[in-house]
Amino acid sequence: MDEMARTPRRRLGRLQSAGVITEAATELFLRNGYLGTSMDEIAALAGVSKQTVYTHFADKERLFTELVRGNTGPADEFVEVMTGLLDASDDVERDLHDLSRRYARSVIEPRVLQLRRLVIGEAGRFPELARAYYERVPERVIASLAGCLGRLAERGLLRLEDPLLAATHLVALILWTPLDRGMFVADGGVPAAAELDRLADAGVDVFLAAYGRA
Amino acid sequence: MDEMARTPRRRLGRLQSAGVITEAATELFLRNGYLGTSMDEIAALAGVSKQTVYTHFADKERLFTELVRGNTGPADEFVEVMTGLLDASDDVERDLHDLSRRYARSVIEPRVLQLRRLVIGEAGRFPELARAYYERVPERVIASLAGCLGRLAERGLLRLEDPLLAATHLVALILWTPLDRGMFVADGGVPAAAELDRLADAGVDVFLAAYGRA
Amino acid sequence: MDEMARTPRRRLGRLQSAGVITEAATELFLRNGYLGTSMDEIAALAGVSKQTVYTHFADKERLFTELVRGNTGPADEFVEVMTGLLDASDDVERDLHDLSRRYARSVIEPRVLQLRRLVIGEAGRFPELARAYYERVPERVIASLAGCLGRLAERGLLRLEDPLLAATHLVALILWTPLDRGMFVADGGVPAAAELDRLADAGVDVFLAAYGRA
Amino acid sequence: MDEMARTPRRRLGRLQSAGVITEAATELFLRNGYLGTSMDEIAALAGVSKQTVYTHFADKERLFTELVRGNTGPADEFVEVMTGLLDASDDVERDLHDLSRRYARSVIEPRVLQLRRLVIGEAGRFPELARAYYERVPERVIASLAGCLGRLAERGLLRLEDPLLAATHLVALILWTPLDRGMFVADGGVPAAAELDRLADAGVDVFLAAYGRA
DNA sequence: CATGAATGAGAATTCATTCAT
DNA sequence: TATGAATGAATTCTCATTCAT
Repeated sequence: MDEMARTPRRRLGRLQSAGVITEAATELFLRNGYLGTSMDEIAALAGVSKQTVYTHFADKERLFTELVRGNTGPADEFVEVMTGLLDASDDVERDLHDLSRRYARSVIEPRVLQLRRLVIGEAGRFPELARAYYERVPERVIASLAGCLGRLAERGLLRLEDPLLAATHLVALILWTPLDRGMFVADGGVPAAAELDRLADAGVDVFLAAYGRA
Repeated sequence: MDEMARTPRRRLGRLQSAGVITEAATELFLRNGYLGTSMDEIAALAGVSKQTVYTHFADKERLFTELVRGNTGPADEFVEVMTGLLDASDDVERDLHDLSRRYARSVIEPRVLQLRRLVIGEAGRFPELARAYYERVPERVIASLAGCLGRLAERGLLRLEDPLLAATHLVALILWTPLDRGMFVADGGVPAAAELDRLADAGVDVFLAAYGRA
Repeated sequence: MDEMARTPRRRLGRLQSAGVITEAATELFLRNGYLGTSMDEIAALAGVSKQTVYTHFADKERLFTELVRGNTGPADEFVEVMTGLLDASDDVERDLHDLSRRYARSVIEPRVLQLRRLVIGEAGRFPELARAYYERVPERVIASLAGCLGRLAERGLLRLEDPLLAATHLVALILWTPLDRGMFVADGGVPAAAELDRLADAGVDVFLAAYGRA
Repeated sequence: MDEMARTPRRRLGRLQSAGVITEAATELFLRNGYLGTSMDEIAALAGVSKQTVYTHFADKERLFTELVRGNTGPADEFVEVMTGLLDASDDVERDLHDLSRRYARSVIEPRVLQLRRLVIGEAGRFPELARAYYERVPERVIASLAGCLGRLAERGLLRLEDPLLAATHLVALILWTPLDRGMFVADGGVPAAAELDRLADAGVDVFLAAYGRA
């Protein structure tokens, strides 16, 4: 970081600035929040002048919201993985365990947790942004999962009436502990992978007890 | 007009000032966050001079942390209610449903959600405070619930090996939906009581499917 | 939309740019003053890049002064009209009334008033420009008028010793009210033509009472 | 000015700050205009911190308008002098000459001219302020003068039908030259007193030729 | 000639905090 | 204890101008 800030402010290729600024701003917003981050700091970390920041982003709000909106990629990826895995499944128990472990791991990524904390913390200041994030990330994953579960039920591999409710339950059972800790214990470091797996497995077991074929 | 504005709250008793300041600061911090709230605003809303605020609270950080730490009351109350109810229970199914509905309601209280958002949002700036809140509120409720569930299991009313895990699952199943929405959709208004009950009931049903006696 | 916005004025001939910029700058300077107008705004309103503005005008000061100096045309025109009318006059009373009405009308033109306000307001920052404007517009009109009045006196149609003083008096009597209002009441709209005529006539009457032949 | 600025920033008596700030702001606004004056400069010249300026004046606009509105004193004084002189007059010619000379002198005061230039220059940005100034200063003097002239006419000492028009004519005849020059030639220095008297006298002569008893 | 991206200095305003009464 | 006035540092954002293409 110091290195970047120290980079002598020489002209970058014209289109590179936007990328550098985005990176710097993302890092700082995630670490210090919206109000805790100044445009000066962003410019300094990006190694550009303040005005260059304003050339690319009309104002701080715009920079912030564009940034948050541009960071929902991981959810998209996970939805694809999930759909591919479950829709082709012929061993639900095995694949739900597999998926759950992956899901837990992807959600406790520091960046993901930081972003979640950031959006929640700024929900009062940016209500629409928070709502958009909610719809585009957690709600969307659950909706997709509900689709998968519904199709599994149609194939007789699960027993459930309300797929959305079932999906919510599965997510809740898997994520509650690491996510709740991740929200409050910022510097907690990543929980051990083994512990994470154990929690995911236990969650899936409960889910199957309620929704499994048997 | 100036006179009128000055009339109320002129020279409060020494101890009353603290209360007025606390109220004002709580409201503003909950609404606008730590950095989004200025000592000027707090003093103005409290109707005292800025220096009076500093007389009672050494600085802004201290004011903030004292305030957050002093707002964990509802959790204490709920723990008592829960223990009273479950430890004396002879109809686990009925009482878990009852308790769950109450729990869901108590957690979606606007003030509780705002405080949670606030602490999460400031977890980077006040890591110890966030950890303290986490331990004193959600973790503590789950620990107490685990105790209750363990005792019920000893009485043969539930079937479980890891009470803490079971307690976590119950809480997750009950709260996930309203809490997640409550974090992101700040101005969403309170969900309908009926919907909340339905979700709590469904959660308990899943819990019982996994941990119930039968 | 972007395309459409870009379509017009793409690559103007070299000489056309200068005109577009001049128009834009004039409008903005007149409306918002020297410091209140930014080179960005000028470029934007002209539909050219900022650098193109700098290609045509070395800097903001130069642009401003060239612009003001280029806007003294109406005075030139009026001097011609005046000379033509008075030097050929054989009915001084009639022609002075006629001339005065025209003069009043030409001076209360919004653009003329705006320019006058602009130059006066920037007289501190651009003293030479203000002095040049003064000499080239009001002083010059009065000097020309003095010449006309002097020739009328030589022909025995007026009675006066100091033509410059007399010219000043005539102008003062005609213009004082609309010009003073015009300076301060920027958005006052144009006064009714009838009222303007009445004032001009009254001024000429006083002038003739003092300087008329009889 | 340098001396003032250099004064070590030590606490002044509490109520003195406002005065110092007002003085500094007046000087700078008069010299450099509204946009040409920064709050930093004002604070520096006043020898106080920038925030102290904001403690006394909510923002730059407020500071500016309060200042302009508080500078109409000279007009008030002159109205009194005028009324006292003319209402008690039994030698109109003598007293009008006397008054006119005084009037011309009071208006060509550098501060008065600077303020007039300032208000005119900012009429676009502060239309209400300019209108207020116009009504409170030039319009008011003319209205008062009209009253005086009307009373003189009632006493048979003048011959006029429209006192407001006559007052306007008198003012125009007296002030036109010095005021017009004063508007454009900022650094022109004060015209010689003798020249000023000559102009005032000549103006009164024309006025009397039109409105005198004879 | 015209452009888009970049710059450094400086604008108004607000902040947490302290001092004298 | 409570106050009003004061502070210095920091905030977001804008300006006139220049450089590389």
